[in-house]
Amino acid sequence: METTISTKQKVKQSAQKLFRERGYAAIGMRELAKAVGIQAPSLYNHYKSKDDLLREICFDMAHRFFNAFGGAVIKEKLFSNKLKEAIKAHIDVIASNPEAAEVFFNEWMFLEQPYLLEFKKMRLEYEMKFRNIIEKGITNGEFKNVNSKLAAFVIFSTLNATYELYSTKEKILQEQMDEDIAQLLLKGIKS
Amino acid sequence: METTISTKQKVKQSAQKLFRERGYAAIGMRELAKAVGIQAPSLYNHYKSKDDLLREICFDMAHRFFNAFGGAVIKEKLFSNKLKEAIKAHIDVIASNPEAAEVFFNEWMFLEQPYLLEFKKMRLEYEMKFRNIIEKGITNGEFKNVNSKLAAFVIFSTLNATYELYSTKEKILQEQMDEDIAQLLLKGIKS
DNA sequence: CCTACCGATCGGTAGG
DNA sequence: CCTACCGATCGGTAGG
Repeated sequence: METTISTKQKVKQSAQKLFRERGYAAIGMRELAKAVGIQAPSLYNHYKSKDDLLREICFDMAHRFFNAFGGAVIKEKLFSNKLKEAIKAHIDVIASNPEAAEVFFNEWMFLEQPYLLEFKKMRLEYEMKFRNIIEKGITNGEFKNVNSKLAAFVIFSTLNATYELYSTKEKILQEQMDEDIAQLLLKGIKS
Repeated sequence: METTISTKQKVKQSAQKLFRERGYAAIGMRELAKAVGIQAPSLYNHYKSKDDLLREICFDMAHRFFNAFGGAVIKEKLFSNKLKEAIKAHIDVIASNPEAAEVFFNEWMFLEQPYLLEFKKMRLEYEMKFRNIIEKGITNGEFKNVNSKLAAFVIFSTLNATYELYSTKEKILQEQMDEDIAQLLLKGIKS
């Protein structure tokens, strides 16, 4: 039993690493099996298919994002603070799972139906939570009268690329980074 | 002669479309050939290999970005204006070639050596041009004393995702968009 | 530009 | 968890 669970986890971790490095389509089940240390057919004792593996990685991450958002937003009253905390929470989820995050962002299109549709629905729902905060913040004057869709786009584009920052030589401190990115997005770079 | 050239262009355009939609690794030469309207082996009259095709798409785009940057920056004196114009020029290159741009951003890792190394070198060089403007703008007081690497990261993350905006139902006007994104990055959303 | 074809590899199954 | 194996498809070449 313990062995089974642990091998399954190893399969998932190896898949995250390989899918991230070279892409879902470019990784074969034989290569994945080799990384785990078993034969290819044995992988099917843990996952029904290659797609099944991808699905677990992607939906796991989706749930992490939703949970982190819920916890972050509830603590604040001002919309600008809600947005700031939601930004930090989002970055933290990525920082804690950089490999899975990269798969989530770059390989989701290989999901098969009906999961592809469900995935897109969840992403839109999550995006709308952010837009909602922005719009309420505009209404009560905390934010400028910006295009909320475009503002959400700028925020997500930035946040969803943060996994890149963990592989760089010029190391950036995590705590500082959260705050700096939030400040850049909220206040820009101009004096 | 005309036929030869036109078929080659058609191969490139079809490749851009298919690589963008489903990824370089997931597209076979037979599927590409079918989209062009020829047999798979005939593709090799135009490109030496699948990788050769990807290389042309990626390096074409690289040159477009460099050229656009040079033209934009030279027109301005203030660093904040240089940055703003460079941002707009970058967005315009993507807007004019959304399919090739998406391949450029998402499929470059399938380039083979030595081209992969050359590609990375060019990207870093381009990124440094932006950082340079930011740092000079900080020195002369046009910008806040931000982390220039992080500021460049926020800018590029946003710009390099703009191809997403052209497939959305909620249509955003191109001219307005350039300016709005530049403003959001320069001044943020906070009142 | 085509037909015919190569060896290699693909995701997955049968059966134990 | 394994060995043995399936039909399908891969990028690419030979030769015309």
